[in-house]
Amino acid sequence: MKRGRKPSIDAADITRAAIAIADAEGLAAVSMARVAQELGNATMALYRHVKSKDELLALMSDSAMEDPPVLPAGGWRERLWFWAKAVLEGISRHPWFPQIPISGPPVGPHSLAWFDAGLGALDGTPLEPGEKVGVVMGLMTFVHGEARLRIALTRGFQEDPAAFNGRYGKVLRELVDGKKMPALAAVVDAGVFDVDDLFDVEDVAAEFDFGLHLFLEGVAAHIASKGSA
Amino acid sequence: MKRGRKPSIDAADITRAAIAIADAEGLAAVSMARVAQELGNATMALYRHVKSKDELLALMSDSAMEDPPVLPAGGWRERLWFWAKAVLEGISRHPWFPQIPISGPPVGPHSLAWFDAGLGALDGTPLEPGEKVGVVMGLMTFVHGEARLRIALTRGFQEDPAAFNGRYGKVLRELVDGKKMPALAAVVDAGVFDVDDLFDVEDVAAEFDFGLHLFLEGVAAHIASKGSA
DNA sequence: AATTTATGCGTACGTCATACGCAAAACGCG
DNA sequence: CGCGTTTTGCGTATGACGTACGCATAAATT
Repeated sequence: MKRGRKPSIDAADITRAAIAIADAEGLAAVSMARVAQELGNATMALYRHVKSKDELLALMSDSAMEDPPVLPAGGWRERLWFWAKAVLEGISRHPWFPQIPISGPPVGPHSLAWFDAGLGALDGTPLEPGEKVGVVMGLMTFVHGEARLRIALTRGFQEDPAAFNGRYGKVLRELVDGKKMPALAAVVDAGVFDVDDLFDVEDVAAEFDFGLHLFLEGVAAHIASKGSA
Repeated sequence: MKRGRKPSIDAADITRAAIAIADAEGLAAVSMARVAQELGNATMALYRHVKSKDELLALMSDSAMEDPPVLPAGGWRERLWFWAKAVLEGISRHPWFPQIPISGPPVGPHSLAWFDAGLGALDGTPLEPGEKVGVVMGLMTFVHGEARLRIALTRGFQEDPAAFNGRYGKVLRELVDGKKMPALAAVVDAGVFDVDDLFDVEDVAAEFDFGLHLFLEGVAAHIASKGSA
């Protein structure tokens, strides 16, 4: 048997508790003291299992994305589309996820599992291994970025709906000088930002789908160009 | 004339000083006290010109991306490529940029100018206004995300080169179970991560270019499908 | 029971953002 | 020139935070 006092908690417990707090009250509410309190331990007890708060954040970051789903049968395109949507959904369940600073290349078990799932969606395509990695990494950063934006806007809208409803178009009309920014003025005048509710769930989802569509269209074009080479 | 004591500094001065500190020592070094010291004022003096630190961060965020370049003549593709590279370069000059939390839709003058420049690259294409916005926003989030990743990895590499040089491939070989993650194991075995220096400048740039290429390929395909519709 | 070895945690320190209230300066008016 | 008004400058104080340090405590070995 092992000597010494038995640990009352381990790093996984701490990570779980921290994630629960972040889900409920935001990442800012996650302090070492708060996490310890939630676990019924003293603040400094956590440092026996976690080197620093940064390390805790890294652990949270990996466990946040639970497990990737099993991809449906079908072509690479349907599978990659499904994968990207799953990534977005996974992040949406933990809106604090994009706030955590990137500490390095993916090494956590969950991150790697998602990476594998994305690569698996490209099985059967004529892409080189390096190209598959490029496609999945590129798509991943796109989805992460989109999620980050979406979460920030959603939060802003929830905090002050009046400031967002339809106002963005008006604000832009005031700010945008047609001489200096003709292209922007054109789309503003076309009414692109004049929806009743700019951050309507459907609108944001459509925006994401369009970007995803473009990216996959690009992958398809690249695959086609390989086939004919 | 205006009554009362003359302001010794204004919000722009504060923003400039904060950016200088962030450029030199990172965003973490930007505290209200530090900024005030740099300006020769007391800490609390800053609050006369800036409501809170969050507001200061928002100001920094907008002024970080100086002014967009004039796009070269040519087709939309060359122009958009140039634009995306310029965005990446602009961010690279202020590596702390992606760490600033998004506070809302773009309203700052610089952000809007970049937005306009991106839209301007699509002048002459048959895209609807809403589609142009989708393309530029999508590309923007892709570039931002890629920059974020790149900066984080570069920093990690600079701090501890030994831990990164060629090691990532080895680490993955140990971590990746071929049964559970066949697709990832395949690319690892193919040696994709076995470069001498994973974060060689050229490698990272090539990765970015490939993702950018895919996205633009997608835009081209979308435009082509419109033309034939 | 004594020793070893790991964990639990109370205390203390330095840093941070910022609320509050008064001091200091620059103006208009007499 | 002096007085009152108005605006900026800032000293002090508060509470929250991450975490270094060292001792108390409990479990297993001897």
